[in-house]
Amino acid sequence: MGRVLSKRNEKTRSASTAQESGAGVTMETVGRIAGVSQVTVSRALNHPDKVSAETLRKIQEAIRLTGYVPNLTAASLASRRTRLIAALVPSITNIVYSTLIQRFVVAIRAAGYQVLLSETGFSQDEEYKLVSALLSRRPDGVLLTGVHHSSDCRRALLGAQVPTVEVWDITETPIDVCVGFSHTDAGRAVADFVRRSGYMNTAAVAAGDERALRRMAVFRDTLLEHGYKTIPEVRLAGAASIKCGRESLAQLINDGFHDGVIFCSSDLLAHGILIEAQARGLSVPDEIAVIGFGDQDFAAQTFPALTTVRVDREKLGQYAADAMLRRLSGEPADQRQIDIGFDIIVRNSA
Amino acid sequence: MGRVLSKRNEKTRSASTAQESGAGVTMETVGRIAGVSQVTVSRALNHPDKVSAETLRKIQEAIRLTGYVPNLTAASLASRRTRLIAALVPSITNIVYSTLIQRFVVAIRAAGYQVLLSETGFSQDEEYKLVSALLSRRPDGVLLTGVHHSSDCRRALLGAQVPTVEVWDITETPIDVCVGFSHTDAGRAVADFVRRSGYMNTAAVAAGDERALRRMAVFRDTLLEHGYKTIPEVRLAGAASIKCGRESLAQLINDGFHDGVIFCSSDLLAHGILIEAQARGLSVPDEIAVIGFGDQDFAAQTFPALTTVRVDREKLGQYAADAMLRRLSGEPADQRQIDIGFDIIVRNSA
DNA sequence: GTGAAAGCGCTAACAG
DNA sequence: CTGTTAGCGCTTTCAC
Repeated sequence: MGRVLSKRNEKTRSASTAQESGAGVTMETVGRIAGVSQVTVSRALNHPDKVSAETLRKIQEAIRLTGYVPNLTAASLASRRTRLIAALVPSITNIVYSTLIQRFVVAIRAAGYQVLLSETGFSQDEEYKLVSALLSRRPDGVLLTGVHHSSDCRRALLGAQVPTVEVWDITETPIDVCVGFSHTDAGRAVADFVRRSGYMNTAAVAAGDERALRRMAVFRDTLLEHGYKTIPEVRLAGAASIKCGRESLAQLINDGFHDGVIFCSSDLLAHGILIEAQARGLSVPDEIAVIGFGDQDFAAQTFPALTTVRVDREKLGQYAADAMLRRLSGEPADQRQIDIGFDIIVRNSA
Repeated sequence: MGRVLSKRNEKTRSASTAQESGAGVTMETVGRIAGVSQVTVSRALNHPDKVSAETLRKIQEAIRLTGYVPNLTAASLASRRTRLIAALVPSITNIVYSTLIQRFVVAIRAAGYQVLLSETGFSQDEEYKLVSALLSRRPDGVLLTGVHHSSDCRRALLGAQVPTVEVWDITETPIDVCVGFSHTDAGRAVADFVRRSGYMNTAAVAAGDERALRRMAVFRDTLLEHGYKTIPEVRLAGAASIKCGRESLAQLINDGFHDGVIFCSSDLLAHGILIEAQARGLSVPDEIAVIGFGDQDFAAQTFPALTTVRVDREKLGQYAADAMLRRLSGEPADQRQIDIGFDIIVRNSA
């Protein structure tokens, strides 16, 4: 088994002879110690079944001895697969997105991929910048939030020919595949619930993401169609919070709103309204009724418990991962639109 | 400017002639179109000041034309710098960690690095597995939560000789640098506050992370030293939540606790206790007083507003990023321990 | 089952 | 200012 070492090997040899610990150890080093070539080490790691048991043992021993850590950067370059999935969410501090991501990551990691997570801050501009930057890492797939992106962003993704999954919303024209639910349907469903429940006064509070505004618009239009009079709206810039919720109720009351139901774009906002109502000694749902959105963990725990719209975020994460994995394994995107629906959960706040 | 194309170039040429859009375009392609060599394209991108204005223009034009996207995988391999920072947090859905990360990421990105975020689920084992996997990506730096890690984990990090910053806690013996505050001091400070406020009955509720338990233990021991009798404790497995908080109060009351103050390991738990007290018609802070931990956004918004321990998570994230950047730029870790302290914020719940 | 050769796309000296 | 040369550490044929 005469081994011919190239100049490169020579260099590696002297370096590793000097210090054989962790950093600087390559497959070459491991191979030399195990008495095999570098390629065989690569095989032992990637296709252990194609290496004899004895060789495998020697290699594992050498790896242990040297503290060898594979270099995925080199592997990625050579194989043209990074095993990296880029994921973009509007905000990582918003639990609504992070639970989805959590589920997504678990499923994706199980398949041997790592997730490169970034937040767009609800900005399409920022989203595009991130996509550009991330594509430089040559991710094997991209996860996007929502179906509204800048045309530059769409073009970049299409040009990169990278499997792309859009979550949280559905559209007839996804970049690749989308998994979500219809925000239009959701707004209408809440309006119908409000009508059936016999509320005559209604108001809406929405934090400024596009999907929330769409729900609110449909909610309003549906009620107007059914003869409701003006429906006061509060639109919040930035992220939703309990504080915003409290302030919104204060504002609505100030504007003369009373004895009605308020549809919020998130449970957090609804919770804030509940707290403000409590602070003002208003009884819920008799004087002020509240409907949230999302059915977060705490929704069943507030007092009174929150009536809200449940979106199964875990399911969303899982389905998104499934869709991604399907695309990653080369399956064509036959089903380009996956609707996971939503449910109105009636508790005690409305 | 006679250009000699190697076999490799030949191949690239034919490929790109066939389809000049986005994927498959390399610096070689761009260079050929701009009439310069591949290296010059590299320079134009990395050191534009070392390239003539005219050449730069031609290259930019070629980049636009081809939709060239740099390949950072190749750049990383060649330069031995990935511009990737690995960050490990116990949970991404816990806002306490995500706000810190948010700040950290902003500062780190501004310096041209990307963050590879993973969650350990509060498990040292999982942490080690992640560190192993992540080191394969050759991150330029690693951010860890807490200062307690498995010895394997420590060894791997030390062996990889990668700048490491530990946040949320401090110790005399960090892997590299640590940024945080003393949980021991915090537990003692709350105990002192409770004594000074004249509460005679106290209890503690903690979710099961090691730091929370440490705070609770010191809180209890300090009070015992000062003649307090037994202090009921509730230890929760898993993540803290409003639900856990509600259940904890129910359990404490069930065990005979009344007319005293409860120290919680998180604001979420405290909020749950507030809600449960409300549901039971117990007045806060007269019948049940509550102290939280963290001073999250909603702490000032609960009713009554929560007395809690403020930890400046944004500062933590910023300082962690600063420390990381300092190490990244090769500065020695002269100050290995950075204490950002904490404050007790007295509101109305205790 | 194992090895040699040829890159992956880029950066890092070193010339000129 | 620009080009040549030599890798970075690994995977991928293709032989044997």
